Amino acid sequence: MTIKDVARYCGVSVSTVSRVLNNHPDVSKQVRARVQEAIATLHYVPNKSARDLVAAPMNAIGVVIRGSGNPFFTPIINAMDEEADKHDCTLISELISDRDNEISAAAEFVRSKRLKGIIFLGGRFDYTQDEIASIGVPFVCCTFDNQFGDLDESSFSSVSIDDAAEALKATEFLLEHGHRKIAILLDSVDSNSVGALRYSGYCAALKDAGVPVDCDLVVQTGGFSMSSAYDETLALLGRRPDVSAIFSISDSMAVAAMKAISDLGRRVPEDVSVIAIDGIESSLYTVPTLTTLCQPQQTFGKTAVQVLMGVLNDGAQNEHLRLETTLRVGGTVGSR
Amino acid sequence: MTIKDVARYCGVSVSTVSRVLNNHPDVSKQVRARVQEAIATLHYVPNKSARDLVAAPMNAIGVVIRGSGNPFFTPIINAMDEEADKHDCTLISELISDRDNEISAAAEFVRSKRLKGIIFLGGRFDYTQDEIASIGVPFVCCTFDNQFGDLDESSFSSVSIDDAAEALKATEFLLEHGHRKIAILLDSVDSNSVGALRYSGYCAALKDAGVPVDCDLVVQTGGFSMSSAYDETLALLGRRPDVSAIFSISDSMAVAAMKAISDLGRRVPEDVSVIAIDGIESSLYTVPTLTTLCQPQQTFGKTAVQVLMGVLNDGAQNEHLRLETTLRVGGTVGSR
DNA sequence: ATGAAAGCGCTAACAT
DNA sequence: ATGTTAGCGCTTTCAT
Repeated sequence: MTIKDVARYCGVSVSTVSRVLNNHPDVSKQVRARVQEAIATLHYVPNKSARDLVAAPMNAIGVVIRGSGNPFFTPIINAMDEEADKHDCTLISELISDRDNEISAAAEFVRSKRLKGIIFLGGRFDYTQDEIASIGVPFVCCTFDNQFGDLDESSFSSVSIDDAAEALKATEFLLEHGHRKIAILLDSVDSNSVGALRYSGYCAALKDAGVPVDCDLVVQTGGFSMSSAYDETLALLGRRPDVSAIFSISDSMAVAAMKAISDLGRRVPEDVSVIAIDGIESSLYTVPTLTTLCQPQQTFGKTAVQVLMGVLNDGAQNEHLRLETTLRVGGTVGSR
Repeated sequence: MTIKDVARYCGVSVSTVSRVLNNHPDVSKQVRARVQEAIATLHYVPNKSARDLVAAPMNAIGVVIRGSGNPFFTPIINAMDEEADKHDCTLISELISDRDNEISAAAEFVRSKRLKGIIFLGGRFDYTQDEIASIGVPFVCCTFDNQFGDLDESSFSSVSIDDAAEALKATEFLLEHGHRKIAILLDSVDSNSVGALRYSGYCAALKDAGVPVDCDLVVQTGGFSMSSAYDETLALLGRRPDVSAIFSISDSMAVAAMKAISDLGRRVPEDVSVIAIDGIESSLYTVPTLTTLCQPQQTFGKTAVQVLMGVLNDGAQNEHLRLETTLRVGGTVGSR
């Protein structure tokens, strides 16, 4: 069932069918009606790939998302959608799995949809100048930057927080509340990723306070799953009952940690305090409410699009924006 | 930058380039190397739309997902991926937004990717025979069925739970624990959707127990958001302090309800009991653990693919499978 | 207002 | 082993 079949069916040319398909004006009322009826009865649906190939050079940008289920991304994506609309621009999203390479995914995406630009949501921090060359359009890293790669600053944009500085803030908050035995819950200290950055902030805060880093309190879960965060917190509290506070690099891991603390018969924050970074929706509903440094999720989405549109339409330079978090004081940090 | 450019660049024909692109054997070592080098230096990336158009008639099925951020879907999608692999079949996923029509999205999707079949994850319960005609390939509704539409049973498959029966079970569980003032937290009673189905099970259970349905205890939030569930629970407990238990039609709404209960200075389960249906990961980490009827998420994904493959490859009939939930006894239901 | 024809980028016969 | 050619389904000049 192609456009040809429809054309043949009602005895017109394919161009006529194409015209009614695309709402072009110069088609007689009768013919238009006839074609539309044919389309309906034949259940004809145009082939998007064929359309994309010919490509009305639309105004479209894409977002490549790694980790569909990540609740942290949801508000960001919504904000992107909204902002793209304001710029009369279509935002097309492409989901990739953990094993996919976001660079090649983006390159393919750009070609097949003729995208003007790309936003990455959840990507590596260590791209090389060589590998990004395949992308071919301006791009912006959203919620991360290229701290471990060799990318030229002027060759791309980013919108993110200063992970080390924010982790330092979080740790300082605990220190200010009198905590000294502060554990950190993270994926890995040498992941070339957010874990490493936030770990450095944690270390810096301790150092500033004259507290030595205790390896035993550095809990590496090997990922961001709640189950491993739970297990590792259980283990931590087992071997080190003296821990008085935990800094988790993500909200969801903090939620799992809180459960582990509770399951051991300890209380948050009376026995163990918890602080994190993220500000995902569900961390509002823990009891007590999670104290966390909220990342500006909507602003991330909005700004990422704005920066991209600036480069695309106004010939602006690439830029690297660092947004700040907002401390949300919940009830998970107590004083010592 | 197209395949032609690459061909011209290294003085070969496009077919030769195409051959190395697709790893065809009959290309000399030297030429292959030369082409690969050209591809690398030119940063050439094939156009997926063009490829899809010519279509190696691959073995691919698609899943149309409404609600990217839905944590309930994550394990289901992973299971689908795995199962598709086992059948030497590629699963391609397509995200759609709330305002999109999943039927037309699927129809387009099928055409452009030449899909053999489709799975719907999160769709309407009231399709008409006419509108599904455009899909053109076998499809299966995953986690829902067509209870409010007029679809012929033999024209599609479904894998779901019996929503009314499960809601009845949940409500009965509360009744068995001595509760009589049982509120229900749902999106809407007449949504032509899961809310309506589970509401009917709730009513049936009350009726069986001789407990009249109290309209005041039917809390309609107009959606599935945590924030409205929180607000409405606050309102409920304000106007009806005698409520002793809440049946929430989803885990995430239950989590929000628990927070509302706690914020009012009441305790779960001593003052108010909570039960739900879903079994999402995060409901394992509430304190106390949410008591809920866990839907068989992995089995949903796996079975949906199996059913589709059966229809596709083995000429099996369409079927409508009803899976059962598993009661997970957490700590949110107490006795009266 | 309508049709004919070229071509988007690619793959796959079919030559050679 | 490599090149030539005919489409895939569609949009879009350019005629008429």
